[in-house]
Amino acid sequence: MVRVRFAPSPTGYLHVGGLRTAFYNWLLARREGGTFLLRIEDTDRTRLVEGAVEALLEALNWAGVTPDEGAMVGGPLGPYVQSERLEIYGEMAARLVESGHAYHCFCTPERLAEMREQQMARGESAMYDRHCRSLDPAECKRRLAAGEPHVIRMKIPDGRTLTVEDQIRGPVSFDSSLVDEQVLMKSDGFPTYHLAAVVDDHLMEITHVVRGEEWLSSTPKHLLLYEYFGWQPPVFAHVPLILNASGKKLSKRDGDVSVEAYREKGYLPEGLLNFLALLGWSPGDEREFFTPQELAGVFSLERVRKSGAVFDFDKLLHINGLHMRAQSTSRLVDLVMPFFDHVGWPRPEPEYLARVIEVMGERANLLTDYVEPIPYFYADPSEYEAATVKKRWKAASPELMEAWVARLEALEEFRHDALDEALRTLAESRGVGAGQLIHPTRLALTGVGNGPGLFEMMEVLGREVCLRRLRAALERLPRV
RNA sequence: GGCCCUGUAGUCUAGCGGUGAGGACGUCGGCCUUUCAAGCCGAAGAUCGCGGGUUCGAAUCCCGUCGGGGCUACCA
Repeated sequence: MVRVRFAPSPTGYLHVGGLRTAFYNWLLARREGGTFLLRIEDTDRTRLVEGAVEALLEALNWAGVTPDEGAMVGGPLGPYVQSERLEIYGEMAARLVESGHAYHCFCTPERLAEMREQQMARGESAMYDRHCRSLDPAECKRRLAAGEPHVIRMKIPDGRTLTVEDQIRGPVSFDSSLVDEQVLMKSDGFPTYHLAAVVDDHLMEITHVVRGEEWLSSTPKHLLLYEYFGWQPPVFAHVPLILNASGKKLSKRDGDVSVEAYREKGYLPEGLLNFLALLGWSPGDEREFFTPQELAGVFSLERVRKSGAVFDFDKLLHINGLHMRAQSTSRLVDLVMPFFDHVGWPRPEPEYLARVIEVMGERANLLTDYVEPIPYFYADPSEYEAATVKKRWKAASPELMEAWVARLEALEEFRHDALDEALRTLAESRGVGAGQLIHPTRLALTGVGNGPGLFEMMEVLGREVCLRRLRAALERLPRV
């Protein structure tokens, strides 16, 4: 039984890299019929952000990467929020002290800082000097009883080689004498990541730990902790980092990194997920379009790459467009509707929006492409693009448009095929190309020079709107 | 600095001793069309980081070297 987890710290939003990690875990659970669990790692109370857990879950739900068990959804091995598990960590830490694998440390931050400074000055790497490791037990007891601030540190044996059997990278070895004697319990009674994650992964019966590469170097500590507790460690897999354009770990400063930002820009969850999955993983053949369900069938850790991948916004947009074109009109209507609220435009009737979406055809890569870029479907144009006026509104245009208006008034059926025929007939009778009518009409109706097929668009707008806009343009556009 | 990971076109990648180094995004042409997209066709773009070796033959194996990244907290 596969049990995997996503264990973010609630810093306020879900990072796209976090979503990819969560997704890889989710895919593994789906593929194996296992369980995907969400655990909140909020052991740093200096970084608490109000509402962060809700935002995290909201983003996960939007993406469809929903936990089967965990924070907010519950389950048999909770609580799943670390700040609610303090007693457990306290007991576990005490256990390690008792068994001689950890010790109390009373060193002050000042002493630690000074020690580090000296080590650096000597060109050594900064590591705890084990000062309190050999403290007299009686003295330790006395200082504890006196309520002196302290932490609990783990002991690291000398001269051992600790090897992580990473599913993606193969065996990775570390020399134990280079591993620092990490703090396990902070002086405020909260555990550090290392203790909490190991304890929880064991207690929550996690079988595979799939996390970002930034954790690879602390894995030897985790391995040691499993050993001290006498527990079986899970399988580890460290996925490569997502990089910015300059090759560094993608962060806030590089633009949009929150899942919420992509949602607001009009990306589809399956588009984002498809793109993210391909960032570091490939199926081995040349397919690139996948729904989340399809990915669950083919994803494997063995095919995850080892090196970091640069986040390519252009490719994300392209893949999202692929998914846009795979959606039904009715689903698009539901998904697009909220975006009218975002820009403060009144919502159109669902039937009308459906027709707009159909007329737009393959022209949208984002949900928002059905809103902001095509205001003319929802309101008369307030101005006319200067370059297009210059290019398409010729000296003969007003007179041609007047004839066209007259023809439209008389047209029995305001349908695209009839409109098409009427326009071409008129053009022919005037001895001009159809473009002489088409382009000025588009300009008059939309204020811009491009867009969906003119006749289909006119049918959607309807006779009344078309005539009104044509007449307005005749008044507002130049007559030479 | 130390430890660890990593290195195929601008970007994402396939490759796993014998290929014209394949695909995708982007770029540039063409077709289609009333425009813009989409689609289709085509082009440019990679001394497979570099240097040695092993081999009849190396992107693929070995050694070295350089570059990039991560970690190095009472943060995760």
